[in-house]
Amino acid sequence: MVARCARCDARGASVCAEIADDDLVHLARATTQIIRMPGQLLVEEGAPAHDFFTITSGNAKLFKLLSDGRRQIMSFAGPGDFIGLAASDVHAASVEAIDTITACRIPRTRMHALMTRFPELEHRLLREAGRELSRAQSQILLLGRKTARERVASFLLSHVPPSGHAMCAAERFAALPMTRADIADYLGLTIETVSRTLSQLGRDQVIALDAQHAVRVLDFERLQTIATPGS
Amino acid sequence: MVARCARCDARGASVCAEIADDDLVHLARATTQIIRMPGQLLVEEGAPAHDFFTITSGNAKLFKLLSDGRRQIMSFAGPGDFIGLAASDVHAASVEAIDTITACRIPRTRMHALMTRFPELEHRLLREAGRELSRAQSQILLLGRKTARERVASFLLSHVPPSGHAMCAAERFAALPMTRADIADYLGLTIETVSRTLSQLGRDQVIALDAQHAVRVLDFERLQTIATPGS
DNA sequence: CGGTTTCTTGACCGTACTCAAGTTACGTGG
DNA sequence: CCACGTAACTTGAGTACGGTCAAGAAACCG
Repeated sequence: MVARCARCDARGASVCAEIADDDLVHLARATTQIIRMPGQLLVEEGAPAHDFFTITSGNAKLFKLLSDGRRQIMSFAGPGDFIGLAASDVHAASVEAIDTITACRIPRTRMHALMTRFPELEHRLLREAGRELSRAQSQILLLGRKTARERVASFLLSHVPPSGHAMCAAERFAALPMTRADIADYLGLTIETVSRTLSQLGRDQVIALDAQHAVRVLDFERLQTIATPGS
Repeated sequence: MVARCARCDARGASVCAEIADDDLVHLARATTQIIRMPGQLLVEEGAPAHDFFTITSGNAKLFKLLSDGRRQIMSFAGPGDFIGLAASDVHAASVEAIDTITACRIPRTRMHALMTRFPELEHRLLREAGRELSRAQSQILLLGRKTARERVASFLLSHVPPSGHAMCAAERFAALPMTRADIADYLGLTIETVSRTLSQLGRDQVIALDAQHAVRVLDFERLQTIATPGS
């Protein structure tokens, strides 16, 4: 059973990294593995927050709905991401599988026990929460004050993998596994505006639209200037 | 010195409530009191996050700026509110005094030590972070997907103190200590739109504008319907 | 009481949304 | 491997919601 955690690909990138190899048995005993197919829910907004989750493979989206169908995506989550911090007693957002995902479920009570036993785990969770909060505030700035063009540019930048050599800035790629609808619902725009804005950035030679889900950044600095106007 | 924490008005509402009376000396030793006049900064966005703060009196606003002057207010903070969670190594937002505020500063390292000694404190902080995150996600939904009218209604609702008797719903008051400019920057709107929307809600008999900073809710249920359309 | 700041209201404008048509990509079965 | 059907994306035309600019009223303060 320990082996499950020991050879988990996501462990290094996840909060589980705080548990030493020798203690993995405690982690493995507290968790159960679950699978969700594309479109299935992992968590439903408003449901009692009994469990935390760690995504071990695949990608998911966190979102909230208004009852007339308007949707706002809070964030995208991938391997190693911890889910369930945004809750007091009920989950603040729904979580839906984009592709097939595997995740580890851990009851809050078990997590609490683990944190008592391994204080480093709780420290890590607190740091994680701080980073999440910081990210959320950037998104609040984006949604409240940025134009469509600035939003799309910001989004592209956040999806360009950090390059080892900052100097060879010329060509970078951004993989966009999600659909235009997901991007729109993440940026508080419509599908049409996202599409138009990407096309415009293409015409301006800032990016190249190699394929629907693959963008090549031609002018990284200009993209930064567009994303964060002025500075 | 202990007395400072012992008779702190904000203690009951703050994370400090997790420290038992007998242990207050450890808390008092780690903290220093500071004062900020209206308009002064308590925290500057991007500055190294050396300290946490707890507001003991007065009100403050957390915000981020774009370099061309556009401002987005993240939240308002009052007595008992904990400041500094939204940071990894640097503060994610600036904090500015609205009226005169007093606050307790506690270095991160001292806080860390306290958490190790009083695990309940860390649990509380984690819960606090979860609630903050949940609030941030509601704001993301508001900014990304709600209309001006829905935003203003949501804002008013969140500023109506929870009534003891839910049934006597008829008349409730909302105090709005902040300016229209602050409301606008919080809701991702302009001053003019906030003003117009409040006037409109007044004409619709949903609220009554008693004074510039005092709103009386005439029709609570309708305000809820406007704030969360459909449901 | 005068000066300043805050707020309200009006007229006009522009960005992003809506509606609609057409195109491209993709999966399935023939 | 291609034909077909569906889903995803792009593009265009027209619209509307909220922003901008401007003037005037109300509140605040020394």
